[in-house]
Amino acid sequence: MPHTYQYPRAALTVDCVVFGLDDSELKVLLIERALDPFKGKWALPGGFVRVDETLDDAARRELEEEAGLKNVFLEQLYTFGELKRDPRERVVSVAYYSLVKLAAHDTKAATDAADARWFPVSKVPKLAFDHAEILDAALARLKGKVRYQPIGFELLPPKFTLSQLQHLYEAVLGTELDKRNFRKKVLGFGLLVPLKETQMTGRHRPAQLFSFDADKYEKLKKRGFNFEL
Amino acid sequence: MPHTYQYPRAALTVDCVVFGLDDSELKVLLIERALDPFKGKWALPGGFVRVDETLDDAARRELEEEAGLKNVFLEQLYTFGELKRDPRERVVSVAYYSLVKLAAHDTKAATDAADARWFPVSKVPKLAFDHAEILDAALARLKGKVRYQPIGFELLPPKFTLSQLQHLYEAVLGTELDKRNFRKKVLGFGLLVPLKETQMTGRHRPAQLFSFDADKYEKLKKRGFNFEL
DNA sequence: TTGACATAGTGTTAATGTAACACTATCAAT
DNA sequence: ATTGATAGTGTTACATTAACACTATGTCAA
Repeated sequence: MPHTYQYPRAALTVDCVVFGLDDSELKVLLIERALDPFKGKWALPGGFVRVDETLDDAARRELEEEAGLKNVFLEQLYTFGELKRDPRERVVSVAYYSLVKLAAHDTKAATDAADARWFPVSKVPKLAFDHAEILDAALARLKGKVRYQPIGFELLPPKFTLSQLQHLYEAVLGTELDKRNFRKKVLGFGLLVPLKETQMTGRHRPAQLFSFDADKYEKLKKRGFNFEL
Repeated sequence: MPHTYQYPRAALTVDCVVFGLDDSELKVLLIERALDPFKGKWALPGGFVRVDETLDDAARRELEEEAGLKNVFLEQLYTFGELKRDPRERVVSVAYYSLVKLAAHDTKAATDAADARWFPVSKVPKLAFDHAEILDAALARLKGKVRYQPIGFELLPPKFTLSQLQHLYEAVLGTELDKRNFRKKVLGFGLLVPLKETQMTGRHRPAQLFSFDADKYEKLKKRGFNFEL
């Protein structure tokens, strides 16, 4: 007869830090809580993990239920397990984070939550629970990550210009980059294939369009290749 | 009345990947399971999290109960939440990792486990549950971490030679380093204070002893200083 | 005492990578 | 034809990294 553990258990939740880029500013997705505790306060989307779903699945499900977001690529961040995180009872939360393009996931309507909105990371309101701490951790991780992995390409349309790509990096890192150095570097990886088309956006010189060579990226990554920006 | 979550809950455990250095080789601490499932198999030390202890506390407690290790500095690694990790029931495990010096924590006697032993990382036996996967993740993280944080100093005695420090790094990274470049780099950080003493170990030239300036390290770290090796 | 051995300690150089810098090109609109 | 707006392009000084070999100082044994 298999032994099972019978003592009181902590509840398990997931929380998602979804960063959004709208070509200029880095934003975070927050929901307004519909229920107590912290009713009416802003918080990260998230909720309880079911016994028959993985953590990743739970995070994806909650994101869809509370903010209408689907097909988001989530990455695990950290697990928060302090005793008094939740005033109701002991709750351990596995935090996830992600970076999406805002145009595609425009301010979706909330379903479980009272409201869901994108806030510029520089202007987030006071958050429920320990969510401010989680957000800080996610931001630090994102900045670190973006420097050595070409995370940005998935956020852009299949065809994009180097300027778009650069703006994306600038928004995430919160700094300005030198155009020539940036182009030299990213082209040097050999992962961008120039297309025959150009993009005309307004009354100025059209820009060369590129696409991202995902296959080549996967191969190089397996060999431990280093894509440090 | 506060709402509490009443659905069936996953069990929460912690698992610890403790790496040990004995001046030459990198080892891992494993325990032999005393109970089913996987009775008699080798596994990472770990166990259930109690409702009234944090994750960090649980990891520390289990390490002491199962392997007699105390005062280990643990860092959270990743949380593993696949559905069939444990054949008994749904178990989510928060993994921790650490690096200790072996001399100080010599093969302690096990209490909860049948046995506890250090295995060279190149010779670990087949492990219970998904612990092989956890170990791989920890090893990758350790290698990444050691390159940009002076993690090694806590593992050495308060007074140590540069050769000792270099051997430590070589063992963790699994590569050889150039002596002169290594010395130049680590001394360049200004975190090592040369002592007036030397160390005499055998029939050869005595080596200069250093100590680690922890205060200075903390200050520089706060300013976002980069200690990349 | 002297020679063998074992580890400590020490600088230079070539190659590479990074960061700073300004001007020309091409389109649309007027 | 001029203006406005963004695209696109090289060079150089500087910093970092990687490769490389010899001398110094102690013990021990002959």
